[in-house]
Amino acid sequence: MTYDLNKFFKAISDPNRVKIMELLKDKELNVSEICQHFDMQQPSVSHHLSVLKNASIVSGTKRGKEVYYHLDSICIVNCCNGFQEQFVEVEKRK
Amino acid sequence: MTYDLNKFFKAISDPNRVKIMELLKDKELNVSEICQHFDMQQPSVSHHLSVLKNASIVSGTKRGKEVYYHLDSICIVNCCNGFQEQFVEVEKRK
DNA sequence: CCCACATATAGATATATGTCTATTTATAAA
DNA sequence: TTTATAAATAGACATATATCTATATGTGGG
Repeated sequence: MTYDLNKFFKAISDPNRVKIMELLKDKELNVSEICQHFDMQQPSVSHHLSVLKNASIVSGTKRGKEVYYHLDSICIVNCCNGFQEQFVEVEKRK
Repeated sequence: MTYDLNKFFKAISDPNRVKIMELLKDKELNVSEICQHFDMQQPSVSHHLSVLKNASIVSGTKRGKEVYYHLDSICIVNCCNGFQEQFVEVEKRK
């Protein structure tokens, strides 16, 4: 799999999206559960989820009426490391 | 030093700014030299430089009439690693 | 089937961002 | 000290993005 770094960084440039990522850190959550942690309306949360999904940062699985989202940590690691490597030799990355 | 991750990611979310970073990878360049690699006008380049500078990604040194910019690779490493660490245990980061 | 609920989509609107031109500021050279 | 050059700043404008409300779509239970 190859990632679009620009999409990735645009996606994580929004604090609300980073907060969603934090919520999904160790557990799957459905949209309603995510909504409970925000003041935004549900469509706004869905919008952010679609941006994250489009950047391959999360993926959603439908189970019954709910869609459960989970974090793709491989994507995070690959994008962050891949970006660094463009600029910094591996030595310096400790 | 502590970095503002949101500022950092907003800064690197623009392809022109990433291109500036690539240009500065192994050498300092002044604003005019950077401009030569773009179709943008000089004030636009200055704007991007100020965004990068504000995120601590580059810094500028005035020498005579010119301002030479260079890349701060420590910032890049710290921000990329710091972000990952919020979501992924070090093990998985290989 | 119909209803209620979960989520996504559409469209409107405000704010943020990137680019431009014009101008200012700083410095070196004549 | 005037002039030319480098870079930054100001302000205008177009595009992108985040949010909202309203509505559509999908799914399970009566």
